[in-house]
Amino acid sequence: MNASQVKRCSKQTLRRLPAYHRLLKRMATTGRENVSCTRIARELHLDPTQVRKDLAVTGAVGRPRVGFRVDEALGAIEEFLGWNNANDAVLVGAGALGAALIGYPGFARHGLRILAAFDADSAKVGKEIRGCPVYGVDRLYDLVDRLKVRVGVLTVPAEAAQDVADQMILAGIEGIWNLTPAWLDVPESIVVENVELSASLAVLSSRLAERGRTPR
Amino acid sequence: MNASQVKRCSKQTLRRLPAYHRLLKRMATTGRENVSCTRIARELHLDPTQVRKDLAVTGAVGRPRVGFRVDEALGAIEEFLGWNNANDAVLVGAGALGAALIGYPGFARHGLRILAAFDADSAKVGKEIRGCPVYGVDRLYDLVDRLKVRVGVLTVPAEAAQDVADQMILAGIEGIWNLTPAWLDVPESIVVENVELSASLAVLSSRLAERGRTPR
DNA sequence: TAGATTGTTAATCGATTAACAATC
DNA sequence: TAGATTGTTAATCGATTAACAATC
Repeated sequence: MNASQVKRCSKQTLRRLPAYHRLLKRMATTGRENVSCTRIARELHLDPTQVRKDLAVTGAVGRPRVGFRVDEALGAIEEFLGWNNANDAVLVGAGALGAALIGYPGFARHGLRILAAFDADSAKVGKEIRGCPVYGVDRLYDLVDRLKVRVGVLTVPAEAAQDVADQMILAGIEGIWNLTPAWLDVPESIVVENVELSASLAVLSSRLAERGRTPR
Repeated sequence: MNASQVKRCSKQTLRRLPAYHRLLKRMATTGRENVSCTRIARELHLDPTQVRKDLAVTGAVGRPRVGFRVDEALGAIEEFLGWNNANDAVLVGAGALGAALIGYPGFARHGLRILAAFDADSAKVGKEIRGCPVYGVDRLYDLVDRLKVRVGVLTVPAEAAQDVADQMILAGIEGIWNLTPAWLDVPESIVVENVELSASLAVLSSRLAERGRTPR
């Protein structure tokens, strides 16, 4: 299975794969060589058939009675998720959230290499955030175009989100990881993935309210 | 409609409601008084019937031919999402991501008031992050119990996540907003909402790979 | 009035779960 | 061998979308 044979798979499957990877990684460190879907499902409170189908999309194959080789499954997931050949990215909005993302080493291992940051605040321009240079937003087009960057991380204030997204697209960005609460209007060819922290928070609040005020 | 009459509704609906709110808020500032689901759907690229059903769960009622009153719909969404009576919360893990969340004023308006932060790093303890005091993790039980805090925000390194979650639950936390990549093992009565940044990133990478390397 | 829009019931679609033969 | 597990096909479930009568 190589990167050009990417199968269409559901967003839900895509969301579970990193969890399998994390679990398998932990199992690998304990020296475990094989693992069944039954076992993975039990650990993560999922349905075994679902795990089996999810792993199937990555191209991993298991053996009856034995299960999957842990290292093979890990490799298949990494390959499928593109963790072996990271996308170069730029980040616009070097505020607190942007800085936190720049500093997170996990992304480099998970398919995202942030080459440069951009900010409208001239006080930040010219500085570095953990080794990552900060440029003025006016340099965005030039750098994205020159470095052939495909991914843009959007961590600006919500009001500026659409405008910056437009500039990213103009410069040649093909995928936007949108961490602002704004819903972006983009051409169909552009891939947008919204993180929506406030939506996630809404789910938590509602589930808590539903649960009610139980005695403690 | 009051907070005790919380209808069961799908996670997907819950995730769309903040987007409606944001759009309606923008419309309200332009002086618009009424809006149809058709219009909302067009703006957000959704199905009109879906918007209608989503709004229905909040208790908002519209009028044929006219649509919904913008202010009424806004109020209904806020009430339904519990944005009018914020949950008190504590945050554990005052690193870069934790600090970014503490500093984000939007959460206070969206049902989450972070009262205190906790960190294992003694260099941070005793300081303040944008007006929010940082305590040692050993003070967690005491403060959560005394202040009757229901929500815990988890922004510690993945390795510490399960341990800190256990401590939160012991102290009386009922809902955990988990921003670590770890999957938490918690009693059934505890509500966990996972943000899963790396899963979101996986979706973006995969969609890009699928899309292929198109000429630019 | 005519027609846009609501609220609701029915049809479709896709994801999850169950069932089961093949296999090591 | 016996039986746990795979891979796959069928059934179920829930969410989305379509259809349509009611209404202002």
